[in-house]
Amino acid sequence: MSSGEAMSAAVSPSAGVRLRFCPSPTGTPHVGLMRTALFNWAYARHTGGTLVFRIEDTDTARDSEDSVTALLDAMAWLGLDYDEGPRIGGEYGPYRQSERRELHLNVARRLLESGHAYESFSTPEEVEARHTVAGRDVKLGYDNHDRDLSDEQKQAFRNAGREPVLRLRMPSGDIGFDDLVRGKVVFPAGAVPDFVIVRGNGEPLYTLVNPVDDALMRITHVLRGEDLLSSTPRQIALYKALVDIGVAQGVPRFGHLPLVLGDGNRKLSKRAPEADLFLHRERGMLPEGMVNYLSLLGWSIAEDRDVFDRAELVAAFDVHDVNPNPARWDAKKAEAINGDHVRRLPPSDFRDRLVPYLAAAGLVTGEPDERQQRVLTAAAPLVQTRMNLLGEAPGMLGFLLTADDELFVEPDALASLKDDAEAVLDASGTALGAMEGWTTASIEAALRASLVEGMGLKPKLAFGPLRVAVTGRRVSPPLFESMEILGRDSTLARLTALRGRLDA
RNA sequence: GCCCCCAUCGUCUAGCGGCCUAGGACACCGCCCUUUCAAGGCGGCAGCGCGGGUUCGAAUCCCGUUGGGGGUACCA
Repeated sequence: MSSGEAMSAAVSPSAGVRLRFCPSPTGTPHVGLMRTALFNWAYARHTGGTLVFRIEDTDTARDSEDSVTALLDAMAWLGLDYDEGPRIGGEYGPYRQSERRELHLNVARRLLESGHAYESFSTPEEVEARHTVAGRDVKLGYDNHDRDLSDEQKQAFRNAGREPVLRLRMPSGDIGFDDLVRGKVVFPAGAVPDFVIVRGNGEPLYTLVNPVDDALMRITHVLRGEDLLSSTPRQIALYKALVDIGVAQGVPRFGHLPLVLGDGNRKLSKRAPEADLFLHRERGMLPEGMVNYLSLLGWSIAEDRDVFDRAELVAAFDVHDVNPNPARWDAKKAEAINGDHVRRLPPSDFRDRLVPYLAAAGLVTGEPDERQQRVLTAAAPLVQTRMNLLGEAPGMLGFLLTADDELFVEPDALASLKDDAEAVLDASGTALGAMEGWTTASIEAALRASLVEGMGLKPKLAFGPLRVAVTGRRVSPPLFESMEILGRDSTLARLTALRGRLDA
């Protein structure tokens, strides 16, 4: 898809970019998370750079192996391949954070030895008490009190049984950077206190480990959610320390992607159903549709177009074009975009993709038999313009994959029948039983002759009862085509069955 | 409280000083097509939060304001 020569025009300015996607494996993949993955992937592919996939599995309480599998599944489904990471390895492994502990501990030690980090013994209560005494707001956070503790003071704390945390010494000046999507961002000096990088029990924290791994993996561009924007000054400070001790070669560029909002202007909650990527898959979102819609959250490909494929995304995507304002998840639009992709599928491809959804509903076997295959091939084109979500297939095609005597006639379909239904059914049965051949065109001709011309009915009224008899519904795929697929015997049997119900 | 980010139709967005009586898409409403429903075609409704500047000229630049959001942990 992205052959070298096709991409080369866009590559040259930023060749050598290394991006990363580094989720922690907690729970089921969130659409916001996957949007972040998508943008990292798209930018990597656009620039001809490298996408590193790293699993941040250091929170043993919340992490699970199932979640790792789910993440891999999600990326594969969306078609987001990575160049370095778990399972495929790479030059800067291991790519599971839990296996990098020694590296982290080693960096922490060097940070302490070089003076960039220091041991801090203050408890939150003590910090608060000092704020109160000084008449400061207690919400100010850590007051950098332990920066210059003497060896004697530290020893005294240790003797009292205290375990120090390690804090990074924040530089004194303002910290600013040029955000890839927001431009210049400056945090005033003193806005960020010295933060903890290693716990009292010796466990390194995310605040240390994430930038250290980025540095070690030579990441050049960090594209992540806006929720991490305010942690950037801390990371930059840490990075500078890492450069100083020779762990990092430079500070990466940062780009903060707009948040994905749910209802009520809040970040789309992990528990919201529409946040669950796999739920969308179960409902019948196509990966093509999901990729397309996800990329529309904060980005656009052109002034007058919003349906495109993966290759077009890669060719056009640039972080600099990402819009900084938050985007709201719009289920209707997602489905509409998906519908466009449904319509774009080659008929046979569309038909094949229907199978899992029909199988889940018990309408076909996982490997459809010959008859089912025949029905699907004939029926798929009838419904391709009628669905946005593949999950609508069972409802639309069920009547074609159900035995005549098991056809469920919906109550409202039954209720829609008028007094002339019996006469229509009788006349249709006669006409269809007597006609030559069995094609959509001949069925239509026979029925029109009998009902429209013969009985003087309006087409709309004439075919209603037949639709109910054959499909069990008021709304269905085109009637004559459906009858052809079903065959004469089934069609007549269904007409007779409904006639029988009306008698009773 | 403090710090940071954001601000164009209901929603997603285009717009990066004159091409804007602001364009597209979703949703919604009509009409056409039509065996139902879709798809498709045509049309409609609807927006630059407010106040100051800068400029010959501002949706576009600056300041303020208001409103939203995020962060402020020995979570990630």
